[in-house]
Amino acid sequence: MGVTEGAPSSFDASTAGLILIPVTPCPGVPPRTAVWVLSIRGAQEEEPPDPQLMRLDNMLLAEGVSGPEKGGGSAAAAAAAAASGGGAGPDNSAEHSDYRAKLTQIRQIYHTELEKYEQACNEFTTHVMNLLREQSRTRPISPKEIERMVNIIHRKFSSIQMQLKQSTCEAVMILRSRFLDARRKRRNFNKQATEILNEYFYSHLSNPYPSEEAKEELAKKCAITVAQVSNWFGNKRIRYKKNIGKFQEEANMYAARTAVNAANASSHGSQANSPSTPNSAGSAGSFNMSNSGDLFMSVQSLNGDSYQGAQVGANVQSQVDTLRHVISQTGGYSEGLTANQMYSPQGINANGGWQDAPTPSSVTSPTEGPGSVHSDTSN
DNA sequence: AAGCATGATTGACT
DNA sequence: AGTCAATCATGCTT
Repeated sequence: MGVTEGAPSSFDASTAGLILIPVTPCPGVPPRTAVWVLSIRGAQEEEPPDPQLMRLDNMLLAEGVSGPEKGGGSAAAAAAAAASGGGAGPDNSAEHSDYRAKLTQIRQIYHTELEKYEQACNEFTTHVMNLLREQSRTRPISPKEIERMVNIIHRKFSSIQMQLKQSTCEAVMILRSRFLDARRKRRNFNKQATEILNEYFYSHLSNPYPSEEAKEELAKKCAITVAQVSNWFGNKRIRYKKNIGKFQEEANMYAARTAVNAANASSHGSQANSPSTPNSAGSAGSFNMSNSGDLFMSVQSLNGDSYQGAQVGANVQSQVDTLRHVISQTGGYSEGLTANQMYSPQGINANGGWQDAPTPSSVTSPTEGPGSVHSDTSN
Protein backbone atom coordinates (compact mmCIF):
# COMPACT_ATOMS: atom_id res chain seq x y z
CA MET A 1 0.00 0.00 0.00
CA GLY A 2 1.22 3.41 -0.83
CA VAL A 3 0.25 4.62 2.57
CA THR A 4 3.27 3.20 4.25
CA GLU A 5 5.73 4.29 1.68
CA GLY A 6 7.30 6.85 3.94
CA ALA A 7 7.86 4.57 6.90
CA PRO A 8 11.19 2.93 7.36
CA SER A 9 10.84 -0.77 6.90
CA SER A 10 13.71 -1.99 8.96
CA PHE A 11 16.24 -0.85 11.40
CA ASP A 12 19.29 0.71 9.90
CA ALA A 13 21.92 2.03 12.23
CA SER A 14 23.64 3.96 9.51
CA THR A 15 20.69 6.27 9.15
CA ALA A 16 21.30 7.42 12.66
CA GLY A 17 24.81 8.44 12.00
CA LEU A 18 26.33 5.47 13.73
CA ILE A 19 29.17 3.85 11.91
CA LEU A 20 30.73 0.67 13.14
CA ILE A 21 34.31 0.30 12.10
CA PRO A 22 35.95 -3.09 12.43
CA VAL A 23 39.32 -2.94 14.06
CA THR A 24 42.07 -5.51 13.91
CA PRO A 25 41.53 -7.78 16.86
CA CYS A 26 43.98 -7.56 19.67
CA PRO A 27 46.16 -10.51 20.36
CA GLY A 28 44.35 -12.97 22.52
CA VAL A 29 40.92 -11.92 21.32
CA PRO A 30 39.14 -14.59 19.31
CA PRO A 31 38.93 -13.53 15.68
CA ARG A 32 35.15 -13.97 15.45
CA THR A 33 34.60 -11.47 18.20
CA ALA A 34 35.55 -8.49 16.20
CA VAL A 35 36.44 -5.39 18.07
CA TRP A 36 34.43 -2.35 17.10
CA VAL A 37 35.06 1.19 17.72
CA LEU A 38 32.26 3.66 17.81
CA SER A 39 32.58 6.51 15.44
CA ILE A 40 30.04 9.16 15.88
CA ARG A 41 28.92 11.38 13.09
CA GLY A 42 27.42 14.72 13.90
CA ALA A 43 28.96 15.74 17.15
CA GLN A 44 26.21 18.10 18.25
CA GLU A 45 23.03 16.35 19.31
CA GLU A 46 19.62 17.92 19.58
CA GLU A 47 18.39 18.66 23.07
CA PRO A 48 15.58 16.64 24.72
CA PRO A 49 12.80 19.25 24.83
CA ASP A 50 12.53 19.26 21.08
CA PRO A 51 9.49 21.22 19.90
CA GLN A 52 9.36 19.26 16.69
CA LEU A 53 9.30 15.99 18.55
CA MET A 54 6.50 17.32 20.69
CA ARG A 55 4.55 18.28 17.62
CA LEU A 56 5.04 14.85 16.14
CA ASP A 57 3.97 13.20 19.36
CA ASN A 58 0.90 15.37 19.57
CA MET A 59 -0.08 14.62 16.06
CA LEU A 60 0.41 10.90 16.43
CA LEU A 61 -1.65 11.04 19.55
CA ALA A 62 -4.37 13.08 17.89
CA GLU A 63 -4.52 10.73 14.96
CA GLY A 64 -4.74 7.80 17.27
CA VAL A 65 -1.50 6.25 16.13
CA SER A 66 0.43 6.43 19.35
CA GLY A 67 -2.44 6.67 21.82
CA PRO A 68 -4.62 3.95 23.31
CA GLU A 69 -5.74 1.25 20.92
CA LYS A 70 -9.45 1.77 20.68
CA GLY A 71 -11.21 4.36 18.55
CA GLY A 72 -7.99 5.75 17.30
CA GLY A 73 -8.40 8.41 14.69
CA SER A 74 -12.06 7.84 14.22
CA ALA A 75 -12.78 11.39 15.21
CA ALA A 76 -10.31 12.60 12.65
CA ALA A 77 -11.87 10.34 10.06
CA ALA A 78 -15.31 11.60 10.90
CA ALA A 79 -14.15 15.15 10.62
CA ALA A 80 -12.54 14.36 7.32
CA ALA A 81 -15.71 12.73 6.10
CA ALA A 82 -17.74 15.73 7.10
CA ALA A 83 -15.35 18.11 5.45
CA SER A 84 -15.21 16.21 2.21
CA GLY A 85 -18.61 17.52 1.19
CA GLY A 86 -21.10 15.67 -0.91
CA GLY A 87 -21.15 13.10 1.76
CA ALA A 88 -24.50 11.83 0.66
CA GLY A 89 -22.92 8.85 -0.96
CA PRO A 90 -23.88 5.52 0.48
CA ASP A 91 -20.30 4.38 0.32
CA ASN A 92 -19.34 6.96 2.86
CA SER A 93 -19.08 4.53 5.70
CA ALA A 94 -17.19 2.12 3.51
CA GLU A 95 -14.60 4.74 2.84
CA HIS A 96 -14.58 5.61 6.48
CA SER A 97 -13.73 2.06 7.41
CA ASP A 98 -11.18 2.00 4.66
CA TYR A 99 -9.56 5.02 6.20
CA ARG A 100 -9.57 3.40 9.60
CA ALA A 101 -8.15 0.17 8.26
CA LYS A 102 -5.27 2.00 6.71
CA LEU A 103 -4.72 4.01 9.84
CA THR A 104 -4.60 0.79 11.82
CA GLN A 105 -2.05 -0.49 9.38
CA ILE A 106 0.10 2.55 9.92
CA ARG A 107 -0.35 2.21 13.63
CA GLN A 108 0.78 -1.38 13.59
CA ILE A 109 3.82 -0.64 11.54
CA TYR A 110 4.66 2.25 13.81
CA HIS A 111 4.47 0.12 16.92
CA THR A 112 6.41 -2.81 15.56
CA GLU A 113 9.10 -0.50 14.28
CA LEU A 114 9.23 1.33 17.57
CA GLU A 115 9.58 -1.94 19.39
CA LYS A 116 12.27 -3.05 17.02
CA TYR A 117 14.19 0.13 17.59
CA GLU A 118 13.99 -0.18 21.34
CA GLN A 119 15.16 -3.73 21.17
CA ALA A 120 17.96 -2.82 18.84
CA CYS A 121 18.93 0.00 21.13
CA ASN A 122 19.17 -2.30 24.10
CA GLU A 123 21.07 -4.91 22.19
CA PHE A 124 23.44 -2.38 20.83
CA THR A 125 24.02 -0.85 24.24
CA THR A 126 24.86 -4.16 25.82
CA HIS A 127 27.01 -4.99 22.86
CA VAL A 128 28.96 -1.79 23.25
CA MET A 129 29.25 -2.36 26.97
CA ASN A 130 30.73 -5.75 26.31
CA LEU A 131 33.14 -4.33 23.83
CA LEU A 132 34.21 -1.64 26.22
CA ARG A 133 34.68 -4.21 28.88
CA GLU A 134 36.88 -6.18 26.55
CA GLN A 135 38.77 -3.11 25.57
CA SER A 136 39.30 -2.27 29.21
CA ARG A 137 41.72 -5.15 29.28
CA THR A 138 43.99 -3.39 26.84
CA ARG A 139 43.43 0.21 27.90
CA PRO A 140 41.92 1.99 30.86
CA ILE A 141 38.28 2.93 30.39
CA SER A 142 36.63 5.16 32.94
CA PRO A 143 32.98 4.68 33.97
CA LYS A 144 32.38 8.19 32.80
CA GLU A 145 33.46 7.21 29.33
CA ILE A 146 31.07 4.28 29.38
CA GLU A 147 28.26 6.48 30.53
CA ARG A 148 29.02 8.94 27.80
CA MET A 149 28.95 6.18 25.20
CA VAL A 150 25.61 4.94 26.42
CA ASN A 151 24.19 8.42 26.33
CA ILE A 152 25.35 8.91 22.82
CA ILE A 153 23.80 5.64 21.77
CA HIS A 154 20.50 6.53 23.35
CA ARG A 155 20.44 9.89 21.77
CA LYS A 156 21.17 8.38 18.41
CA PHE A 157 18.40 5.91 18.79
CA SER A 158 15.96 8.55 19.86
CA SER A 159 16.78 10.45 16.73
CA ILE A 160 15.95 7.29 14.81
CA GLN A 161 12.67 7.23 16.67
CA MET A 162 12.13 10.77 15.63
CA GLN A 163 12.56 9.77 12.03
CA LEU A 164 10.10 6.99 12.50
CA LYS A 165 7.60 9.37 13.99
CA GLN A 166 8.16 11.81 11.21
CA SER A 167 7.57 9.29 8.47
CA THR A 168 4.55 7.94 10.31
CA CYS A 169 3.15 11.44 10.44
CA GLU A 170 3.82 11.81 6.76
CA ALA A 171 2.01 8.58 6.06
CA VAL A 172 -0.97 9.77 8.09
CA MET A 173 -0.96 13.07 6.26
CA ILE A 174 -0.93 11.31 2.93
CA LEU A 175 -3.75 9.09 4.04
CA ARG A 176 -5.76 12.03 5.26
CA SER A 177 -5.18 14.08 2.16
CA ARG A 178 -6.29 11.18 0.01
CA PHE A 179 -9.32 10.75 2.15
CA LEU A 180 -10.12 14.41 2.02
CA ASP A 181 -9.41 15.02 -1.61
CA ALA A 182 -12.75 14.67 -3.28
CA ARG A 183 -11.18 14.30 -6.66
CA ARG A 184 -9.44 11.17 -5.59
CA LYS A 185 -12.57 9.50 -4.40
CA ARG A 186 -14.78 10.67 -7.17
CA ARG A 187 -17.76 8.47 -7.79
CA ASN A 188 -20.06 8.67 -10.70
CA PHE A 189 -23.59 9.65 -9.83
CA ASN A 190 -26.04 6.87 -10.00
CA LYS A 191 -28.08 6.38 -13.11
CA GLN A 192 -31.22 7.83 -11.67
CA ALA A 193 -29.52 11.02 -10.59
CA THR A 194 -27.93 11.44 -13.98
CA GLU A 195 -31.27 10.95 -15.64
CA ILE A 196 -32.92 13.54 -13.46
CA LEU A 197 -30.19 16.02 -14.22
CA ASN A 198 -30.22 15.24 -17.90
CA GLU A 199 -33.96 15.51 -18.04
CA TYR A 200 -33.77 18.95 -16.56
CA PHE A 201 -30.93 19.97 -18.78
CA TYR A 202 -32.52 18.92 -22.03
CA SER A 203 -35.93 20.20 -21.14
CA HIS A 204 -34.35 23.57 -20.41
CA LEU A 205 -31.90 23.50 -23.21
CA SER A 206 -32.67 27.04 -24.15
CA ASN A 207 -31.60 28.20 -20.76
CA PRO A 208 -29.95 25.48 -18.74
CA TYR A 209 -29.30 27.61 -15.70
CA PRO A 210 -31.32 26.27 -12.81
CA SER A 211 -32.16 28.73 -10.11
CA GLU A 212 -30.97 28.22 -6.57
CA GLU A 213 -34.30 26.69 -5.70
CA ALA A 214 -34.21 24.42 -8.70
CA LYS A 215 -30.73 23.36 -7.78
CA GLU A 216 -31.83 22.56 -4.28
CA GLU A 217 -34.67 20.48 -5.49
CA LEU A 218 -32.54 18.66 -8.00
CA ALA A 219 -29.98 18.06 -5.30
CA LYS A 220 -32.61 16.58 -3.06
CA LYS A 221 -33.98 14.38 -5.81
CA CYS A 222 -30.55 13.15 -6.81
CA ALA A 223 -29.25 12.80 -3.28
CA ILE A 224 -26.30 15.03 -4.02
CA THR A 225 -25.31 18.49 -2.86
CA VAL A 226 -26.28 21.76 -4.47
CA ALA A 227 -22.62 22.33 -5.25
CA GLN A 228 -22.57 19.05 -7.09
CA VAL A 229 -25.60 20.09 -9.06
CA SER A 230 -23.84 23.31 -9.98
CA ASN A 231 -20.76 21.38 -10.97
CA TRP A 232 -22.82 19.04 -13.05
CA PHE A 233 -24.55 21.83 -14.93
CA GLY A 234 -21.31 23.68 -15.39
CA ASN A 235 -19.67 20.63 -16.86
CA LYS A 236 -22.71 19.73 -18.89
CA ARG A 237 -23.13 23.14 -20.46
CA ILE A 238 -19.52 23.39 -21.43
CA ARG A 239 -19.31 19.89 -22.76
CA TYR A 240 -22.55 20.07 -24.59
CA LYS A 241 -21.54 23.30 -26.19
CA LYS A 242 -18.16 21.94 -27.15
CA ASN A 243 -19.54 18.94 -28.90
CA ILE A 244 -23.22 19.19 -29.63
CA GLY A 245 -23.05 16.43 -32.15
CA LYS A 246 -21.90 13.99 -29.58
CA PHE A 247 -24.86 14.73 -27.35
CA GLN A 248 -27.41 14.65 -30.11
CA GLU A 249 -28.56 11.15 -29.42
CA GLU A 250 -28.85 11.80 -25.75
CA ALA A 251 -30.71 15.00 -26.43
CA ASN A 252 -33.16 13.19 -28.67
CA MET A 253 -33.82 10.61 -26.06
CA TYR A 254 -34.55 13.06 -23.30
CA ALA A 255 -36.50 15.33 -25.58
CA ALA A 256 -38.75 12.49 -26.56
CA ARG A 257 -39.12 11.38 -23.00
CA THR A 258 -39.96 14.84 -21.81
CA ALA A 259 -42.45 15.23 -24.59
CA VAL A 260 -44.21 12.07 -23.53
CA ASN A 261 -44.18 13.14 -19.92
CA ALA A 262 -45.53 16.53 -20.79
CA ALA A 263 -48.25 15.02 -22.91
CA ASN A 264 -49.22 12.67 -20.12
CA ALA A 265 -49.20 15.45 -17.62
CA SER A 266 -51.38 17.71 -19.63
CA SER A 267 -53.84 14.95 -20.31
CA HIS A 268 -54.01 14.23 -16.61
CA GLY A 269 -54.60 17.77 -15.63
CA SER A 270 -51.55 18.54 -13.56
CA GLN A 271 -48.03 17.40 -13.36
CA ALA A 272 -47.15 16.52 -9.85
CA ASN A 273 -43.51 16.97 -9.10
CA SER A 274 -41.38 16.69 -12.12
CA PRO A 275 -37.75 17.75 -12.03
CA SER A 276 -38.58 20.02 -14.87
CA THR A 277 -40.74 22.07 -12.57
CA PRO A 278 -38.53 22.58 -9.62
CA ASN A 279 -39.95 25.89 -8.59
CA SER A 280 -43.38 24.66 -7.92
CA ALA A 281 -43.52 26.50 -4.65
CA GLY A 282 -45.90 28.96 -6.15
CA SER A 283 -43.72 31.98 -6.52
CA ALA A 284 -43.69 33.25 -10.00
CA GLY A 285 -40.66 33.26 -12.20
CA SER A 286 -39.18 29.85 -11.92
CA PHE A 287 -37.21 30.21 -15.09
CA ASN A 288 -36.77 33.24 -17.14
CA MET A 289 -38.68 32.85 -20.29
CA SER A 290 -38.01 36.23 -21.71
CA ASN A 291 -35.46 34.81 -24.06
CA SER A 292 -37.32 31.72 -24.86
CA GLY A 293 -38.43 32.41 -28.33
CA ASP A 294 -41.42 33.97 -29.97
CA LEU A 295 -43.84 31.27 -29.14
CA PHE A 296 -43.36 31.82 -25.51
CA MET A 297 -43.32 35.55 -25.48
CA SER A 298 -47.06 35.63 -25.51
CA VAL A 299 -47.23 33.31 -22.59
CA GLN A 300 -44.80 35.39 -20.69
CA SER A 301 -46.73 38.49 -21.25
CA LEU A 302 -49.62 36.76 -19.64
CA ASN A 303 -47.45 35.45 -16.94
CA GLY A 304 -47.76 38.44 -14.74
CA ASP A 305 -48.39 38.50 -11.06
CA SER A 306 -51.77 37.00 -11.20
CA TYR A 307 -51.43 34.47 -13.92
CA GLN A 308 -51.57 30.83 -13.07
CA GLY A 309 -48.03 30.75 -11.96
CA ALA A 310 -44.65 29.55 -12.73
CA GLN A 311 -45.43 25.93 -12.96
CA VAL A 312 -47.55 26.39 -15.99
CA GLY A 313 -44.91 28.55 -17.51
CA ALA A 314 -42.20 26.11 -16.78
CA ASN A 315 -44.19 23.28 -18.20
CA VAL A 316 -44.89 25.15 -21.35
CA GLN A 317 -41.29 26.14 -21.55
CA SER A 318 -40.24 22.53 -21.27
CA GLN A 319 -42.55 21.58 -24.02
CA VAL A 320 -41.35 24.39 -26.18
CA ASP A 321 -37.80 23.23 -25.76
CA THR A 322 -38.75 19.68 -26.34
CA LEU A 323 -40.81 20.45 -29.36
CA ARG A 324 -38.08 22.53 -30.80
CA HIS A 325 -35.76 19.67 -30.43
CA VAL A 326 -38.10 17.13 -31.88
CA ILE A 327 -38.89 19.41 -34.76
CA SER A 328 -35.24 19.91 -35.40
CA GLN A 329 -34.76 16.20 -35.44
CA THR A 330 -37.55 15.47 -37.80
CA GLY A 331 -36.61 18.36 -39.98
CA GLY A 332 -33.97 16.31 -41.69
CA TYR A 333 -30.77 18.10 -40.80
CA SER A 334 -27.60 16.48 -41.88
CA GLU A 335 -25.26 17.58 -39.18
CA GLY A 336 -25.59 18.26 -35.52
CA LEU A 337 -24.70 21.84 -36.04
CA THR A 338 -27.66 22.26 -38.27
CA ALA A 339 -29.81 21.15 -35.45
CA ASN A 340 -28.14 23.66 -33.28
CA GLN A 341 -29.29 26.38 -35.55
CA MET A 342 -32.78 25.43 -34.69
CA TYR A 343 -32.01 26.47 -31.16
CA SER A 344 -30.11 29.52 -32.07
CA PRO A 345 -32.83 32.06 -31.41
CA GLN A 346 -32.73 31.27 -27.78
CA GLY A 347 -29.90 28.83 -27.65
CA ILE A 348 -26.20 29.07 -28.01
CA ASN A 349 -25.17 32.36 -29.51
CA ALA A 350 -22.37 33.25 -31.80
CA ASN A 351 -19.99 33.81 -28.94
CA GLY A 352 -20.41 30.27 -27.92
CA GLY A 353 -22.62 30.86 -24.95
CA TRP A 354 -26.25 30.60 -24.14
CA GLN A 355 -27.88 33.95 -24.52
CA ASP A 356 -28.84 33.91 -20.91
CA ALA A 357 -25.35 33.06 -19.92
CA PRO A 358 -23.55 35.58 -17.77
CA THR A 359 -23.01 38.18 -20.39
CA PRO A 360 -23.68 41.69 -19.21
CA SER A 361 -25.15 42.45 -22.61
CA SER A 362 -28.22 40.43 -21.78
CA VAL A 363 -31.06 42.20 -23.47
CA THR A 364 -33.96 41.55 -21.23
CA SER A 365 -33.12 43.07 -17.94
CA PRO A 366 -30.31 45.42 -17.10
CA THR A 367 -29.86 44.04 -13.62
CA GLU A 368 -29.98 40.51 -14.78
CA GLY A 369 -26.93 38.58 -13.75
CA PRO A 370 -26.10 34.96 -14.37
CA GLY A 371 -27.65 33.83 -11.17
CA SER A 372 -30.65 36.06 -11.27
CA VAL A 373 -31.75 34.91 -14.64
CA HIS A 374 -34.23 32.53 -13.22
CA SER A 375 -35.58 34.52 -10.40
CA ASP A 376 -36.07 37.92 -11.85
CA THR A 377 -39.81 37.74 -11.63
CA SER A 378 -39.92 37.02 -7.97
CA ASN A 379 -41.08 39.74 -5.63
C1' DA B 1 -3.05 -0.51 -20.74
C1' DA B 2 -5.22 3.05 -23.46
C1' DG B 3 -8.76 6.00 -24.28
C1' DC B 4 -12.84 8.02 -23.17
C1' DA B 5 -16.32 9.69 -19.59
C1' DT B 6 -17.16 12.32 -15.70
C1' DG B 7 -17.09 14.79 -11.22
C1' DA B 8 -14.23 18.25 -8.94
C1' DT B 9 -11.02 22.12 -8.73
C1' DT B 10 -8.98 26.39 -10.11
C1' DG B 11 -8.32 30.92 -12.03
C1' DA B 12 -10.20 34.47 -14.76
C1' DC B 13 -14.03 37.08 -15.97
C1' DT B 14 -18.17 39.92 -15.54
C1' DA C 1 -21.56 35.24 -6.77
C1' DG C 2 -22.13 32.57 -10.76
C1' DT C 3 -20.15 31.04 -14.78
C1' DC C 4 -16.70 29.53 -18.24
C1' DA C 5 -12.72 27.16 -19.69
C1' DA C 6 -8.98 24.44 -18.73
C1' DT C 7 -7.33 20.96 -16.12
C1' DC C 8 -6.90 17.21 -12.83
C1' DA C 9 -7.91 12.69 -11.03
C1' DT C 10 -10.54 8.92 -11.08
C1' DG C 11 -13.98 5.54 -13.04
C1' DC C 12 -15.39 2.79 -16.81
C1' DT C 13 -15.08 0.48 -21.19
C1' DT C 14 -12.67 -1.72 -24.72
